[in-house]
Amino acid sequence: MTIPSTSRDRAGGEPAAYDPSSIERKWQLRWQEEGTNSPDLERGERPWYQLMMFPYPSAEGLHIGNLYAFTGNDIQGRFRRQLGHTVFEPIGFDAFGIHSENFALRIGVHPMELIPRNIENFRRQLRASGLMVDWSHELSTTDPSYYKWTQWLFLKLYEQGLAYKKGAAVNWCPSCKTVLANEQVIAGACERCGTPVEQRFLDQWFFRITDYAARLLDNLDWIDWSDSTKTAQRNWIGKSEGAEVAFGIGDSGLGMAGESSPPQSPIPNPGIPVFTTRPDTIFGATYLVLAPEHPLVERVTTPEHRQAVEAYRERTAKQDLVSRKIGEKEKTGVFTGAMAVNPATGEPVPVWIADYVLMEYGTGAIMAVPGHDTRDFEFATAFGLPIVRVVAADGETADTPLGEPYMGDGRLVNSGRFDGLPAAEGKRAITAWLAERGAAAPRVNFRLHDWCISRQRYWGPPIPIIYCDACGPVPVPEEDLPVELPYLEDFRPDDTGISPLARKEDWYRVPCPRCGAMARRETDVSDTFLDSAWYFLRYPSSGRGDVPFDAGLTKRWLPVDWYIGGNEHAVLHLLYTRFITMVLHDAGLLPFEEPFEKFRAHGMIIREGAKMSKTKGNVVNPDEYVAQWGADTFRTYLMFLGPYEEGGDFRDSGISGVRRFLERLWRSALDATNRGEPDPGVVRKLHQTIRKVGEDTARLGYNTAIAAMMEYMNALRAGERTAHRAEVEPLVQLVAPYAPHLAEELWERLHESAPGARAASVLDAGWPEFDPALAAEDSVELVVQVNGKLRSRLRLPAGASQAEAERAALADPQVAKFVPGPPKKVIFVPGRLVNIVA
RNA sequence: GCCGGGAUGGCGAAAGCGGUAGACGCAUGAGACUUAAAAUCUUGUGGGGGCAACCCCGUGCGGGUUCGAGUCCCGCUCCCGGCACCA
Repeated sequence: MTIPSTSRDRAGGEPAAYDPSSIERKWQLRWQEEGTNSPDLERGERPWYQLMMFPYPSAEGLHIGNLYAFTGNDIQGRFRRQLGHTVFEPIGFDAFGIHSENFALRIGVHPMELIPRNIENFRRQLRASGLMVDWSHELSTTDPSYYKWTQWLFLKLYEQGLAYKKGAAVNWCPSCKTVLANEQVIAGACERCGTPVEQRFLDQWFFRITDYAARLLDNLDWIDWSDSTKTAQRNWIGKSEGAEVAFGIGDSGLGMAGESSPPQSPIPNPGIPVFTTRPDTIFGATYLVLAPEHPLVERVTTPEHRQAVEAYRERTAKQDLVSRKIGEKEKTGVFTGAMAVNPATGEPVPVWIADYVLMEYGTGAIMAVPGHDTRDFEFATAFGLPIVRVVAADGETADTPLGEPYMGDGRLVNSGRFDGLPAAEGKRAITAWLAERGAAAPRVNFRLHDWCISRQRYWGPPIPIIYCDACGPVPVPEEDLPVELPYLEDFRPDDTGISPLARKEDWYRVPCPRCGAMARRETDVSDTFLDSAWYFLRYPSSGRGDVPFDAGLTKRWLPVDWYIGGNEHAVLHLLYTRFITMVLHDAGLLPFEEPFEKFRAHGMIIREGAKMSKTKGNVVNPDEYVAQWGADTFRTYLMFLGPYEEGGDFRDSGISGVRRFLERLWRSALDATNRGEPDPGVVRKLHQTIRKVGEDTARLGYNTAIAAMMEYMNALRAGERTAHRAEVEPLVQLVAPYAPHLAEELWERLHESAPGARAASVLDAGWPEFDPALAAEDSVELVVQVNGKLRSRLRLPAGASQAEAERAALADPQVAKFVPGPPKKVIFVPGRLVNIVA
């Protein structure tokens, strides 16, 4: 094996061969020894916080997808550093959660042993890949010194009235006797045993993220995220504008059920309030549907229908949450016997219950307009309910039959005094008309639900609440944090459906912090998404025991300059993180309310056209590739596969090309001469390359940046010439973000003037200066078209005028033979083309 | 069903605003070096026709706008990702 650095035969013989393994080991060690990647967070100039989504440390080790994400992020960090920023690129481990817990259960190793082992393996792999990570700020969410502050965060939300407890449904497998996450329910059955899943009601903690729905939506207008991510968030928040409309309860004998209706209704006497986005269609509302669990159902149901209603409610309650929400199934429901009054028509309409109406959305009740809504149409058809047309498209009349629901635009019909109005206008007019009569109010609704953070599991931070018979729920005093997760030999969820922590009496029995009487800890733990909703705040201040995040460091380093991560987190993680940041901002703890000013999602790596999976056996193990090709080659190859934001197709056959490129660079740099002058043509290409690589790297166009460097390499070597040092040195700087070890080694060798003296890291060598004058071409190739068809090419001086270009074009016999007479018209695009319309 | 993103050579891909389609790389043909092979270097390679210079066709499909369309507009097909009865 070649020894790096000193092996160059200074007598002028063959330079040392490129040996990535020794070079990479050398530089990884050097970076560690010299703290190259640990910036001075207190004093560093022009701070740049380059953040990547931290990994879950799985037992399988670093996944190629992780490495793809981190490499792209690292390149950006290194690039910004070369541009003169002090770059902070931290990493940590998102090690709590059901994923780790299930894995630990499967292999029978306790997560408290498993996780540190996995983390150790991840560290090794991450170091080997040459990331510019500041290891001095590493964190793990499972560390009590971290989750102490996760619990503190819960208390802050609790103080602000943003954490509350309510009964909510969970998926329950009656055979395994355990709570299941939604993703463990496959087609309505338990993924492990196939038993149909039921729903159970448990008391759970929620965060009021819905209070922030409007702000979470509005801020999307100005933060610098890709449109697709913003759209995903907008859809998730799901703003709908419409009206809440009161349907009076008529013939049921219960009168207007004022006291039993939802208390927040904006309408004084709401009867049965419904939410609709189409108040314009109210004249076609021929029946109402309540969610089966709607509180009004009991009051409204008539005695003769009670039995059927009860049976239906029981049946839906048994259904699991997942399959109830999956559409495309037969509509079911029963009549309650009650009649309500349509406030627009004054007609009585029957009140039904059906599971296609969801209690969590709107008022849990709808007015059904079967003529203009697919689901209502299906239901009305199944149960023989009347279908009335109230919107007519051009060419249709009030009597045109409806073979299917019509959702398009049109004019109102069968709508009394509103007949003839365009539907959009009718929406405003009818809402105003109903509002005047106290039967409606404009209302905005969001799809977003409050965030359920309770998990009836073991592997998470215990929720810091103590229940006291006398005082009720009491928050754990801040000075008692962390509430440490105890070691539980058996942490398997059991048939009680409550957390395994409820089996450890000596842990959960504690005195009430308020009155001192014997009380009981909350035994649920919190959602992993809470751990990851604030980790970026902790990084700069990691190690501080007295505060979650230091005010000065936070002001200096946050918000994050650029966040890069996977699209799978485009919705939940990013939304929760934004929410938590807003809450802390409102509490006066943060000077900003958006955590990530710039976010981009990287694409996915597939292999030979197919998704990687263990069952297919086509998973790429990064270790093998790094060992065989070197980290620099592997990194550069990953980025060369395709556009970073779109992902790419990993093929073993493609790596060699990247390796060849690095080998050529190695040889050209070590052979470069100081004698003579650099070639002006090469220098021009160099400056064009400097511009392209800089621009492309800045916008994550890594694949084309690499292609541009390869192109320059080809120009550099054309005609087997020996490159001038001034031609090669800037290329070493350009390649440094991509192949950092190679760049360091070459930089050092190129600057080995004084024996023994160490050259500064290439990271601190800056980014080559782009000179437009040197990049300018003095002649251009003009394309000549006749009627838009390419006929010839001309080489003309760069500033050639239209007249000159036209004359030259017509003089060209290749062109002339397609132009019979004088041209009708000539289009000239300076520097690009002449098009003659003959 | 809805929302996003795609479809370009044998393959991965590239083409700021509509202006040379296929940069860069893989694979592959030929050649140089070599006793030979590997490595390296040179060179060809979208399809069809022609001895040639050249000509015709070509960016999923069908229309359109334009001097000019991979790019814009209308209507489809298929693939990938996400959401899923949200009134």
